[in-house]
Amino acid sequence: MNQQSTETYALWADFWQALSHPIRLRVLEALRCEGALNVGQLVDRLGIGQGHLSNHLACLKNCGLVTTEAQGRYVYYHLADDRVPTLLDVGEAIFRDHWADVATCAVVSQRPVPARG
Amino acid sequence: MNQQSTETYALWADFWQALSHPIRLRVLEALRCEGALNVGQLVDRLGIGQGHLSNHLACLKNCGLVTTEAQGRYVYYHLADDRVPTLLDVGEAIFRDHWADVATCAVVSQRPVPARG
DNA sequence: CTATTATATTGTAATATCGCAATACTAGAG
DNA sequence: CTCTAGTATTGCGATATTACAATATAATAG
Repeated sequence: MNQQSTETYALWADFWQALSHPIRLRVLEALRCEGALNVGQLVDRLGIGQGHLSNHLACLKNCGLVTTEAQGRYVYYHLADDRVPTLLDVGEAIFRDHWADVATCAVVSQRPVPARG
Repeated sequence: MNQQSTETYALWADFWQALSHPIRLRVLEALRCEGALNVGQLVDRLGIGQGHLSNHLACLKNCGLVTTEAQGRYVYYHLADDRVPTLLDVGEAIFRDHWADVATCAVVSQRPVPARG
């Protein structure tokens, strides 16, 4: 990915954004623990609205982090491949060493910093 | 990270968000290629305003992806450790297999999908 | 066919991020 | 001290994302 086009970096940023939401991370962890779950099962585990979850699932699927398998009326989601847990593990390792600093990160600029604690 | 608190997932999401911006990705790639660069050198390479870049650098630093070393009036940035290039490589590998789908991803819901092409 | 269940999509108000300009802070030279 | 160069922070309009409710689509049973 050395010195790619601005366009490519924009797409790559969109890919990472799939990981940048608590609900999407919880979906990935649930799938990692349980293997495969359909939408209704995920709604139960996460306790959020079905339509809302479905939007997040579409995002994860488009970004190649999960795949789906239709079984009758049910659609089962599972992690796309072994690289996904690897990605989560490496990210978590770095995060664990810096979670206190992340808490103070106004992501890019002026989010009123407290707001979280 | 199995079944952590909602609070923890929110912070973890903020960590991933550090990777979710074209400028921040370009900074990481530049540092990977060149080892260490100060702010002025990064301004030259990226062609963006100094204040704007500085905000992005603060984000990367808070999230543990880069560290800094002050030398006189200059502040040199470099990748935090070897896990960072690993993270970028794994993410890029997945991304490369799905970039066409990512392009159609309205991240979570209704971004007017074209807008990019 | 109709009714029912499972999942996906859309509209939009609330909220968060981005990009830029202006300004403040810090270290060194003289 | 003052001056200058390098870096960090702040304010705010523009834009993008999120959460929720409503609605649409798909598959199966009867």
